[in-house]
Amino acid sequence: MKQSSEQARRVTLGDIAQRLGISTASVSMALRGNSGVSLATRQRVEEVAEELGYVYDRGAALLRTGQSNTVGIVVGTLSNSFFGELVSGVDEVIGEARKISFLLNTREDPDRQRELLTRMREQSVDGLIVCPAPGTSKNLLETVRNWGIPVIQMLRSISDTEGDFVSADYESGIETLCSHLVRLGHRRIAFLGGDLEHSATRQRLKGFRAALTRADLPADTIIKTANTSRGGREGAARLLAADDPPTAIVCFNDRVALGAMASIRAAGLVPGRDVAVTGFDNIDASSEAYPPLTTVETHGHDIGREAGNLLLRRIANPNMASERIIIPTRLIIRQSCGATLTD
Amino acid sequence: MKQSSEQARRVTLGDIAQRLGISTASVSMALRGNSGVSLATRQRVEEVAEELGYVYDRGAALLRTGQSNTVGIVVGTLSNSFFGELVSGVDEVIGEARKISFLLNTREDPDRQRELLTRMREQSVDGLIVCPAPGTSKNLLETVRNWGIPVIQMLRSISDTEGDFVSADYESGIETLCSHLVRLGHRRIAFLGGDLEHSATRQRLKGFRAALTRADLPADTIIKTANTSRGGREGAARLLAADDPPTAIVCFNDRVALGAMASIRAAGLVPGRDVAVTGFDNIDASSEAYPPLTTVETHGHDIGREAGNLLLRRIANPNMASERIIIPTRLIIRQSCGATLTD
DNA sequence: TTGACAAACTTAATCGATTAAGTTAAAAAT
DNA sequence: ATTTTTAACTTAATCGATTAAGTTTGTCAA
Repeated sequence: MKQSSEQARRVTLGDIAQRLGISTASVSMALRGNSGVSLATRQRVEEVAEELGYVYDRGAALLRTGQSNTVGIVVGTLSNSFFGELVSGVDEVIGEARKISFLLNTREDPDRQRELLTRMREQSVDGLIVCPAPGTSKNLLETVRNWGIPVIQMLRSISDTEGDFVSADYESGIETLCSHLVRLGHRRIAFLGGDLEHSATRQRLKGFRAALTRADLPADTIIKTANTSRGGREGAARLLAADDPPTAIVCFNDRVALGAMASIRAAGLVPGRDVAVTGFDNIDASSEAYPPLTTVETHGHDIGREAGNLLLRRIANPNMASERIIIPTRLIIRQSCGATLTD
Repeated sequence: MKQSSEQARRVTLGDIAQRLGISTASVSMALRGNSGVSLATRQRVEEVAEELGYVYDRGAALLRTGQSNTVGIVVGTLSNSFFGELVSGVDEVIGEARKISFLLNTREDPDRQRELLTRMREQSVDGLIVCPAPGTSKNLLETVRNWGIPVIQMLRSISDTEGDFVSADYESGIETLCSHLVRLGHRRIAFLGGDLEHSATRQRLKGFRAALTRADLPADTIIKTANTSRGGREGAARLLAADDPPTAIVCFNDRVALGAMASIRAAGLVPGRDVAVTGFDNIDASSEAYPPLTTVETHGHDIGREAGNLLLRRIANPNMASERIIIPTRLIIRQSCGATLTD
């Protein structure tokens, strides 16, 4: 483990081979644990490797084998803590497979996304997990697959039927949530957030409309704002200023909902008592909010793990049929949607 | 841009050269924009490259040049949204320099961290940004530097004096915050969180003690819990159960503070009125909390950018003197620390 | 008209690990 | 005693881009 401080040339398989008077082929096989070398030789190789401070050169191995043992994770936002959950889930299973991850931030820009995917191709990643930016062209993922790179879509899907896909069940999650609001007696229910046009938005709106239509309620109060707390704040203000404001606001996600609650308070009303608010994702902050936020749990960590596992399967077997894994959600009823509040 | 669907051999510089009847050297120079090729040749090379669907092979280039154009970002948690801020800041400047990032999660485990750093060495990254796990041995970063890999420490620092380092000014941030609490009349002030032993914890405790000592107050009520909302909840419960509970709780970060507020409410008290609570970092959720959380803004995105820029400078000039960049913080006074609350 | 010089190329070595296709020697089978 | 088989190696080609060190051609100055 001694580090020579000289800026010496890198130690290679050849150096070990020379020292032991054997061929580089034997050294390579020994270090990789391949059969074809005696135990004695293997041990001597390992000793000398340690002694000389040998470092495996993955660049060289990549050139020869074409296997980089890296994957790319392509997302649109990093600052939402939900993405942290996803990425840490992916990283867990990918790490167990001795691969490491590039993390790429599209900032929801399809042009940037295209550049980044090209870059991933140049890097010869073994596979990609992509949360496609809105406006991603229909055939982009097909193109990437033609490059020979397996792709898993996460959370958002370009086509409703094709390609590997892992997501939460947004549609039924929202539907269950809205039905709950209807049961509580709400008749004017608005949807807030979802300015980005992608499948995860469409799914939620579909669930929203389904539940309200079934209850013979109008499902046309939809305010499209950014999926941020600021978006929630501004959108809620607009809703409250209407002639006939809604009694319940279904928000795109928890961030939006927290913003909406702040806005309701600023208007002198009490969220949960005067206006019901719901979120989506169940990020940490939602249980700590006051009132605690009714929301739908989506298990970001599990989604990440599933996506990682699916990618590993797809890499191992490029020809298997495509899988679409929809992870069930769970309604979490807290006080932001109508429990009586004491203060 | 047509993709041939055959699983054809990869297109190389040699293919372009052959097609044009020139050498691979010329093609390489042409594509890299080097001098030594005529404009006419360059254009023809670009056309043919496009036509054949040439893809730059970074693995091959890496083997030859030793330049991978990648960096590693090593952190201990991904789920805290503050890390998302940091990473997105780093990614911005690293991306501008046409490099991409590996994201590595130590899970605060020094053994895992060592493995990951070895892996980074095998990948020949151009540099590393590390938020060292607690228990990182004194000489680990020195070892990495001996490998010839530039390292920037972010948020936490192994040595108080050596090595490149970018962080927020935790010490003075907490000190200013505590002085504010003293000015509001608080006399029993507790510290909550900070179970991990690293410099960012020490800095905060130092600021805490300095402010309280200056005011002739005891600075010995320190509850070490995990830096999570759960840690905050449990720690606050213990504090409130004491004979002589504190009137103000200074929390390690916003997550802890949000948990503490939930706990205070569960005890039938009102945070901000009955017990003051403060956070640190100013994550989104803290302004939306109720009552909004008094905290210290640490500009995670800027810290990330500074760290990225410092790394780029260090890579460009390995021998420059080490820099320690401490980014000022800003006290943000909201209602969780004693403004009168109406409900 | 000659030589100097630059521009536009080419040749060939190189980076370090992997692996298909041999080779050798010893053990096992007949 | 001869053949077959196996284990333990070695040889040498290969992956694809880069670049130092030439070579050729053409331009310009003296």
